[in-house]
Amino acid sequence: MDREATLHDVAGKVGVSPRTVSRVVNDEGGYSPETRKKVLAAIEELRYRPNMVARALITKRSGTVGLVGGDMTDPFFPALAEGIQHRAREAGQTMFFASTGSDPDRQAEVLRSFWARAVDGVIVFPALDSIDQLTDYGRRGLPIVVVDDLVEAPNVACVLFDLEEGGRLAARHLLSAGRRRMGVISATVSPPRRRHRERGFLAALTEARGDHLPAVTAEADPTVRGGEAGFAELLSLMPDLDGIFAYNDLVAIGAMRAAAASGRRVPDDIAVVGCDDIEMSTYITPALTTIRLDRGRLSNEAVAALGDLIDAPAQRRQPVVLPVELVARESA
Amino acid sequence: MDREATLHDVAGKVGVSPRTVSRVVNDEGGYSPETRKKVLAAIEELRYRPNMVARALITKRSGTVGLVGGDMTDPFFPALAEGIQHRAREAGQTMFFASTGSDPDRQAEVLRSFWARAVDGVIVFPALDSIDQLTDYGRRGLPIVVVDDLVEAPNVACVLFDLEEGGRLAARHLLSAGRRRMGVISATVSPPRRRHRERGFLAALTEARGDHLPAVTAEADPTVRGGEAGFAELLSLMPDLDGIFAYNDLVAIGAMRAAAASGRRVPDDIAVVGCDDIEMSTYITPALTTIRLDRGRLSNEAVAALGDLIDAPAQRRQPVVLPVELVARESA
DNA sequence: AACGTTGGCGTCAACGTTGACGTCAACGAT
DNA sequence: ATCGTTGACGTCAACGTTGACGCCAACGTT
Repeated sequence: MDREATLHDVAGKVGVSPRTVSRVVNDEGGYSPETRKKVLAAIEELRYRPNMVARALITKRSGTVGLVGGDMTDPFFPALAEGIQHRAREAGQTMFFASTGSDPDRQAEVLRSFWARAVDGVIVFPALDSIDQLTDYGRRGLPIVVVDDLVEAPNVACVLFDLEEGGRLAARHLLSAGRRRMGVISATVSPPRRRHRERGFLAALTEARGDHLPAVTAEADPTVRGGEAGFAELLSLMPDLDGIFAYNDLVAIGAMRAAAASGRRVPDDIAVVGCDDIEMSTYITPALTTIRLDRGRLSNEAVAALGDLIDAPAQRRQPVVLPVELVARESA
Repeated sequence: MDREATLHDVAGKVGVSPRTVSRVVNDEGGYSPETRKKVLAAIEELRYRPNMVARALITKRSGTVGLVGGDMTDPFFPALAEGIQHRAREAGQTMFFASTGSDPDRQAEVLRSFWARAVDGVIVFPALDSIDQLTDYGRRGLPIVVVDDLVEAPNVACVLFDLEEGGRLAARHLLSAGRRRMGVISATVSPPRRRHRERGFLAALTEARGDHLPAVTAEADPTVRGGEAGFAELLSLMPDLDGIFAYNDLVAIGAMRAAAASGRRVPDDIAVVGCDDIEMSTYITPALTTIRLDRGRLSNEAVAALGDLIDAPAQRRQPVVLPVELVARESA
């Protein structure tokens, strides 16, 4: 449990100045091959590791990125976080993680904490009504990648799925299966300005049939339980409902459970389309028809965008919009 | 995008020394109430936030903890990570996260990175054959909480579930349901020394019936796909299998899918018991009978143990063993 | 009146790096 | 012979904070 070796120790051992050791460590050049070899040997022997804290203090770069998520227990999230941490690690970055429960106050706290720890940038799944917060940090110089929302500000880039298209795909699929009495279950944590999937869905309905097609809407938590409640709400608005587009797969699963509990068969009596394509969706019965969001792709794009932002803060960037596809399984 | 305010700036504004401001910030005492008030006002006005990096450099305490997991996409993990990050945040700590895929080299890399960043401690789901690595870091002074394994070393505490009891519960449940021809699916990522659930299961079988009861074992990845493969392997060893105890719920789900695909009914022809009790297990059909591991409890205990270790490194600690229970649903 | 104690500060150095700049010898060009 | 250039270092300060210690006035004690 003896003290960690420092540049100074290595320098002493080799008989050069710490500055030279630092040059070798950082591949800066400005030393002879022999010196380099001796320094490397001493580093090995003393098991020297650069102290990132000291380095961060002076360079203002900590080699860390923050991931600010809503809730890790949403099964959509882990694969994403895994992908992001993977990519970040490849880039030599270590990842901070914190979740906010979509609460802007908690998000503020998290960002403060990350900022005080000199993260090089953050990837954020924004909490409700927190855009000002994000633009503020962007202006103060923090590179931010916002997922699933559009924010215009310095140092802010956006990556999102084309959920409006997702909604359209869902609508067309249900229509082509002969469904005419539709319900949509939205999420309470998703503010109106972010309801692209709902907009797309409704728009496609109107497009196809004029505005004669009835459609009802419910709001619920983005969970299985929420889906059950949402189904009940839809049913009370339209008892002969025959098609549902759910905010995400968990909600869809909840809706299917509630449908089964009420004696209705899926997809015979009611067809259900989800969104996300989480693993579970293939394992339940009936297997869920859903809008697939490619999480690996999102991870890559988010990390890449953050890298760009960190390396060249000045440039303006276009939002990255990722395509979606419908995966037809059994539920619709 | 002007520079962040520092102790110096605040001090200048109030007309005291930075040291005094520091005292106020840290509630050290040694200042008059009026000074305190003025300093606080200046802090507010300048939006001063202590620079954790500088603080960490001198105090050797960064206010961060690391979480080293195997794989976040294992559905058992997220709730745990969420719980841990929640608790850590309550204690004013920020969480680093990295996953290793159970690869000791990646784990080594992760620990190096955390160590260089001066984490105050780590919670580790150990990779295969990585005990030496962990004891080494423990000796070098890093507080470590090891989950699900027993490691004796300075600065290392252990938290685990009573999986041997879990195995026994599963065995008794299957026996009492009249099953006699049993199979166990183990995980490749779980080394022999950590196979408590299998030991408990087999022990309970022998106990109940002497060693007349046949039982076969397969090994697989701890995933749904692995469960499917494991089922096939078991079946090739014992075609008239009627009871399965799976490494975890994902494996159990895989086994059930393979069973269904082979025309067998669950639980009529084959009963399946899983382990973990992930959310999905209640949503699939048939709902999975499983050994429930209380993840919230594990999070709490792990964070608490780490806190103890950080505050009082000297003390020896007993491993914390958490109870498990069997949840009987439809699959067995 | 002299003395210790206490409260309320300030000073200085240190934590381990790196940025900016300086030095000095060797070398090639003129 | 002189000069500029280059390579290979070293020196010093700074990053923002806290630990160790020092100082001085006010106060109570003897």
